[in-house]
Amino acid sequence: MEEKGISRAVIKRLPRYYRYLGELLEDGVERISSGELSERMKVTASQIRQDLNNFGGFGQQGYGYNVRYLYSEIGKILGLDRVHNMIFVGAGNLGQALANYAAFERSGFKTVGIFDVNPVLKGISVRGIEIRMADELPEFIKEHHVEIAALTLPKAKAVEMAEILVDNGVKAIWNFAHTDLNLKLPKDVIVENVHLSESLMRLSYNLTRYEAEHPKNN
Amino acid sequence: MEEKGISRAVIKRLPRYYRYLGELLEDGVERISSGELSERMKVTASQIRQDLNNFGGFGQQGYGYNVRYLYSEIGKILGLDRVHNMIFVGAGNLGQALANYAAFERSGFKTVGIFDVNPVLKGISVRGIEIRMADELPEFIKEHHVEIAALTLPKAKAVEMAEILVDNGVKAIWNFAHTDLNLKLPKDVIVENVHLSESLMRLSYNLTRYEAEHPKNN
DNA sequence: TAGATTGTTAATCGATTAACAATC
DNA sequence: TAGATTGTTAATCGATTAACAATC
Repeated sequence: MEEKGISRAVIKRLPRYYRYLGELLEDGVERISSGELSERMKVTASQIRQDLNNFGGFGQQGYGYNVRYLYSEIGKILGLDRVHNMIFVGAGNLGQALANYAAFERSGFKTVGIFDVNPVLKGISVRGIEIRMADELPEFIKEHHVEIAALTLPKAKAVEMAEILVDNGVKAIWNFAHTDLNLKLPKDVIVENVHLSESLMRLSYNLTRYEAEHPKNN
Repeated sequence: MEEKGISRAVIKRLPRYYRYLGELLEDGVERISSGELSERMKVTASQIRQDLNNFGGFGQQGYGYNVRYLYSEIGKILGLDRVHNMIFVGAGNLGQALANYAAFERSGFKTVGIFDVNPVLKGISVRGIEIRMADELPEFIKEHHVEIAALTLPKAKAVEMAEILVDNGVKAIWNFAHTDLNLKLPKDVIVENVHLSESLMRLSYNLTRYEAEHPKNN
């Protein structure tokens, strides 16, 4: 288990490396040094080398990093080299919008189902996938080997739903509800919280500071 | 300028304090000590006291913190004590979904307009706000004192649009496009990146590590 | 007053950056 | 080989935690 105890800070940066490497690949760039990459990404070259060396030596002295190889290796580390079956639980605006967003599919996150409790939504088709009722979840999860559930529903229902999902075999929850699900589920359930409203509040904080420092005349 | 140089780590935690205090308020809790709050939030009491003291002494020795007062003070720090006019640029699935999501409104983020470049969408109404064409942006921003623009469009158009927005007076961008807008705009433009696909990749990383450590027989 | 709990200083821990020997 | 750039160790910086005097 070489990849043991990688710090959260490093993991948070990995997808960003992956994105930049993907763009370089598209641009036909074959190799890149930590120095060049550091300039593009506005991080230190030292940090890039430290981060990558948590997972092994992907570079070559005097040469740098092969873009295609590094991209592929980081993809493997992130688990993007295989397909993950995903469902959306909560087919309101956000759930439908995300289910409609085909780009996740390209990274291997395959939407196999969409669920809600509201009978009005039953049968409505989102990107060819019809909305099912929540009582079908237990059977569906097992049958379709669902690993990931995106929770796009109000917080009042979130914990209850999450427990059903986990009990039936879902391993990871992508949580959009305004609650810290990780504190309310068994520790071995993987929870990634999104919390859009908190993101908007941080923006608001910075905006408020900025306006305090740059007072307007009108 | 007492609130100078607060660390990013502290600012990131503020909205979470705000959320927990809001829940306590709903539950009718009048006062809370850093110790009790630390237990609920699973952070150290020391961190709570350190964080809050960046902004001033909100507590009282021997008593703790008054929930209503602290909630209100953190709200002010986050700039939630006034209304921010916001527009959505990009009226695809995500843009429409977020514009439809009324909860931001309650925190003072008022959606005053929705824009797109696709004429097919023109005039479609989202929560009573009709979608306008992007060429109306300059006039609209000035007329409606738009402070915040949510960018919910493909990255190919993001920088170009962002520049138009900023040139016409938008102060902050809530960026959902897969690009680091902060690196491509003047430094004084406030950019909050969301990057949902990176969030999903972090989930995938943790899922992959978990499965490597818990091999299945089937 | 005595007990509780803050505000704040000091100690520890972890993450970032710098430096450089190893090596392609 | 000489030059370039990594991998990695050591130094620095910042953030978190512990401790406790101040005070309600």
